Amino acid sequence: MNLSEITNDLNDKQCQSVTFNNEKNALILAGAGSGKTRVLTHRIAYLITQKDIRIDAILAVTFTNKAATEMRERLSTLLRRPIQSMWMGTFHSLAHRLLRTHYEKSKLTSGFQILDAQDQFRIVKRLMKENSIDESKFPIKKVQWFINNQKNEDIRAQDIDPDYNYFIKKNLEVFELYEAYCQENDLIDFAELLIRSYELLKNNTDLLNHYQARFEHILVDEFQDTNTVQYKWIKLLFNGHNKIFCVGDDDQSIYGWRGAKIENITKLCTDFTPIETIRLKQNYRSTGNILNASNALITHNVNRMGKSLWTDAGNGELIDVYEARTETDEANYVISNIQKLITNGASPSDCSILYRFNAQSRIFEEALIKYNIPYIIYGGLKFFEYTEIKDALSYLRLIENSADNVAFERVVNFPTRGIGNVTVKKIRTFAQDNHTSLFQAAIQISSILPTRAANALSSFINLIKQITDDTKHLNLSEKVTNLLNTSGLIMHYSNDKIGSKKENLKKLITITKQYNHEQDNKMSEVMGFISLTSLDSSGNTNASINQNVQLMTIHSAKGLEFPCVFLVGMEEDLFPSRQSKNEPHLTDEERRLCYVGMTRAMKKLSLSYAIKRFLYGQSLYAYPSRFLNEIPSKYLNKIKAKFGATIQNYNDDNTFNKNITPKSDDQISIGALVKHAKFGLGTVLNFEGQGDSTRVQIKFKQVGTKWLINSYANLEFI
DNA sequence: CTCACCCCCGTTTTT
DNA sequence: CGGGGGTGAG
Repeated sequence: MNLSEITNDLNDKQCQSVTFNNEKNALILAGAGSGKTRVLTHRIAYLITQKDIRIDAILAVTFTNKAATEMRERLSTLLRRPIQSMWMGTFHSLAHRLLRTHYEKSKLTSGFQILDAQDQFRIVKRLMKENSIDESKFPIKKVQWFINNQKNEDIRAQDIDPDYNYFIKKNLEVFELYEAYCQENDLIDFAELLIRSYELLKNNTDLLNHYQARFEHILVDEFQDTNTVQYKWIKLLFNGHNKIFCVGDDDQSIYGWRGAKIENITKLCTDFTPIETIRLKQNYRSTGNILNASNALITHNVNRMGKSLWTDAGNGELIDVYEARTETDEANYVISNIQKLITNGASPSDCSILYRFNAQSRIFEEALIKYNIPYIIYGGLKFFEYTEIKDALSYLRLIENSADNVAFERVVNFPTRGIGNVTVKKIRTFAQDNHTSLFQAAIQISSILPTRAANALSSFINLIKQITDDTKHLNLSEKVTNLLNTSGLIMHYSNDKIGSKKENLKKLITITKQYNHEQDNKMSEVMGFISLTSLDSSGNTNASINQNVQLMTIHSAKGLEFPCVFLVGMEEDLFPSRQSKNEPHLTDEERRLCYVGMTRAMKKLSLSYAIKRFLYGQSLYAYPSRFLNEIPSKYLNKIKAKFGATIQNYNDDNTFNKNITPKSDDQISIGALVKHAKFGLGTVLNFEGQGDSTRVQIKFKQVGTKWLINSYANLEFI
């Protein structure tokens, strides 16, 4: 492969980054839409084909599985060969790989399990209960947060001073209990994956030397999102001979609340010398107005590394800013505009609605249903986090490893089989006293239980033994199929009214069929699959967006782009959120979030806010977001809902915006009052077409909103 | 053990 | 407002 194939369609700066001098480290400050993934993949291709770097000598780190998969695919296409063996993945999956390979040196057994946030929560909760720590004074979520935060900062329980204050003392108490429990049960949570693999390298010089020598090139994506341990991990692997190539954008750091350290990106410049910084400032995504408005907004932040994006794409349309009366008005505005875009030929999937937090989606969902526009809402639970899926996986885990106590706890009485809390407590105590697993304890304790409990318990034990024996020689998907039936899970979920749970279990079987196990990683097929479900909980086989309007939080929109973006809820106390507004560094992060949201848009951007919003069971008045004032008016097209100057006069039935859709016919006009023989009185919301085929959308007082053909409807215009 | 009711609380969540 | 979890009766 020759150089031109790699640099062909790159601009000067991208090309400079890709073919960067092999003898230095690099920090690529890549603005939104400047082609950062492309630079990263082409850089790797360049190293392999032009510098004869072996695939094994490259370590590439991303933050999401999606990004890793995408990069792997792109690179494989570019090189025209598979790159399976390459160390390319998320921090967590790479850390996991290290721990699996060197589990003895990490004080683990080969069967250690990954604990997800839910499992972690359950354990913390139980430990607090058992040790009478008052949940009302120390909410479980907060304690869990405390523990993870410490670990993300590379702080172990023994590093904390118990006498610092009462709060620390109590949190530390749980922290220690939790750590002991995890060590005892071979459990690793997400933060532990990172800190433990970091300690593994730190405490084993020979290992460290090996990996330092092996990884001649280390490439990191989204560097602004690294936390303290991740930074230290990278720094540890750097020995001065190998080269670091980092891509990031300080303006898009939106995970500070989770431990990400935006300053890592500046620390990089002093810790990894010699280093050169290259700025990618040409944006290939958005129109001039969108980009300039975003640039103007972000200049209100302090301590930026500084970079102003430009485009040669022309100004495009102005950004609409809509002042709605209420959240309903806002939703109607947004959805009617989407309707209009679709009528003009856009696909629903070209449109996205972005909001600050998930609860805001509902009102838009209702409006989309009303307009009969297909949509998809991202967020909430991931596939492998559904209860029914976790139940099934717990059976799988228990069958693979009878010592898996977390799995045992979950399914011992599910589906219910008469094993109550009392019995489970006895099993726990027995297991603890005899240093054995819950499953072994259950076997041994049977004889000293009341008959009913003993019978119930032995039927469970037999069930597990039976599935284990029956499926011993079966492959993964056959195992899962068998266990779903034998355990009674399928039966149990057959009663599910909506039926989606049973569907999900079937989908699980499909996913297990598609799972292709890599032999090289020392795990059994089942173990490999279980690890995958923890590390990539999306369960996406081939997530197709189809023809749906996309609704999601701004956080989950990072890295995506859409022709049309509706950024909603632009109100003080909502965005920026109430808890951020008085803390400058938090407000800055909110502003970056707003910047991320705006720069998702390619052609059309609409910002909106409601003067009055119904939230948490009460109506509140709000001011427009400060961010709106930080965007110069010249980029904006300000629109207000008319119909009377005061809110009291406002009639929800007339929500529709005369001023926004200024079309009218001789006869029909938006907002007009009509009467229908059957449906009664209503208001015209919208209409399309001409003459006899004109379709009119009417919101009727009694029967809701309908589209009617004007020539058949016999409407009486009042 | 299970169901029903009541009370509480309410950002963002790549792993 | 509404979902989740905790509690107490059957």
